[in-house]
Amino acid sequence: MPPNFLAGRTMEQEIVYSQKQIELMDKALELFAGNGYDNTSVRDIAREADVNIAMISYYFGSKEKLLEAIFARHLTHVRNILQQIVKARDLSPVAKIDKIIDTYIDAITRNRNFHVLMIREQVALKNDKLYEMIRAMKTRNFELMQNAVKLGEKQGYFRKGIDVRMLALTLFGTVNQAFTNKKYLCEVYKIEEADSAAFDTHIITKLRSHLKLLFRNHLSHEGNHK
Amino acid sequence: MPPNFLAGRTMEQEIVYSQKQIELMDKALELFAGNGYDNTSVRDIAREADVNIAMISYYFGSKEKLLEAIFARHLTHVRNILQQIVKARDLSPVAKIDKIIDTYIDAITRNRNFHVLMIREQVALKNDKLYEMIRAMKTRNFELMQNAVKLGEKQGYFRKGIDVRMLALTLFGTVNQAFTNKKYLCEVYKIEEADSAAFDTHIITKLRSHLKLLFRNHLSHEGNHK
DNA sequence: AAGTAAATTAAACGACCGTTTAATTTAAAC
DNA sequence: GTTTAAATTAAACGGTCGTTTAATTTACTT
Repeated sequence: MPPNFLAGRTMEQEIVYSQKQIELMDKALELFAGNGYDNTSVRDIAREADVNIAMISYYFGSKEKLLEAIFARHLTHVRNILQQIVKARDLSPVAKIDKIIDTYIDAITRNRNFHVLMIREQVALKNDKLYEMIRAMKTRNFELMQNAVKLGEKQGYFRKGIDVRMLALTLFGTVNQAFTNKKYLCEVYKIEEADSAAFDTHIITKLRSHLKLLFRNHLSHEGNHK
Repeated sequence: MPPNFLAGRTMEQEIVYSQKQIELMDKALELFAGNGYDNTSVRDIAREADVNIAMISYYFGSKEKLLEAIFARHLTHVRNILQQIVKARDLSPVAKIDKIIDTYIDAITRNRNFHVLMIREQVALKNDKLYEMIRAMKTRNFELMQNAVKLGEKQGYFRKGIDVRMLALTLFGTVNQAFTNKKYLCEVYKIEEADSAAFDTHIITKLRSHLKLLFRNHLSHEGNHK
């Protein structure tokens, strides 16, 4: 008989997982991110996490619900990280934009596997529950950026008429592109692909300053010619 | 016995496909783009293209080689489209950047399915042949942009010290993000997702002008403060 | 019209998939 | 120490996968 907490639960409830379950989720995430959800079998996961195949259904109900559990778990983390930005009320608009850029990159860097999985699976998404989770996160991300830009406009730091929606597309698109093209970028910059620390210090550092300068130029008055 | 042209061939040779084969590739591409490569079975393809399952192996050797054939076919198209940029020698650096942006967006718009497939599968890529094809394309794309930027720098239109590698990441990342988030964007802009024409006129038009302004601000002298 | 190679078919192949079963072991409560 | 529920297991389930076979039809050459 399965453990009781899997029976019926609402969205809001935080689920407490056992050590074994967390280990299972972590191994599964690693495999999902590396090989894709479809290309990872429950047998792969079970082998890697050193549990019986049946435990996946026993713990999570199904392979798909395991994926949902992983998403719910990590999106909670992401939400917590984003709170940093909301708290930073006393920053100037320019500094706030910088912080948004840094925070987003930090969130991915800290949890690379999950973000790679999310970027990869969001294209293929048939699962309504996952789509809803990602949609909520995108909306929150956009609103954070919009608040910062609108404030900057009102206070006269930024020019008027900025298309925040498109600007958000640029931020998330550029960062995602960097992480999904890791292999290619490592080749170009002559970095060992497995060396994530080198990737972060050499390439992601470039990415940070590029985005900050790009946004500053675009948002500032001087940048607004024509 | 299979048709002779599948026996042994070099990279360079252009392959001539029969009408039936092209139809098969087109239907397969449609399904791959819609549901992902792994989620599309050869039975799905055969049913949609109205051929026997065995014809896929008979024509292309395997499902994977069918994917390779689709990539080779469409990447040839992309290469031809990019030639437009090389030919446009008499344009000013600013106009040339605009043309690169437009051409890249045109290439995707004209062949949406293939690009969605490519963006989706490049994350998961195990296949060396496909990776090589995509790598070559990325390098060509980068070089086009680098040539335009370097010329603009030399002629004094652009500021010095522009990180072209990161700028390319921004262009391709932003555009890819727009196309992979079509569903979400259509919700936000209240457009029917199936209405691709509306997506192009309302959202992609915004994307074009956003990117052009963004790049202009970033590349120009005035934009270079700090 | 006969001969021949290409095209097409239905059926079967073995492999792997996610899930479930039923039996057994483990652990905690009394 | 017995009872009881949770945890774990090996095995089997039905289904789908990509590919191959062997037989048949089609189309073209002589």
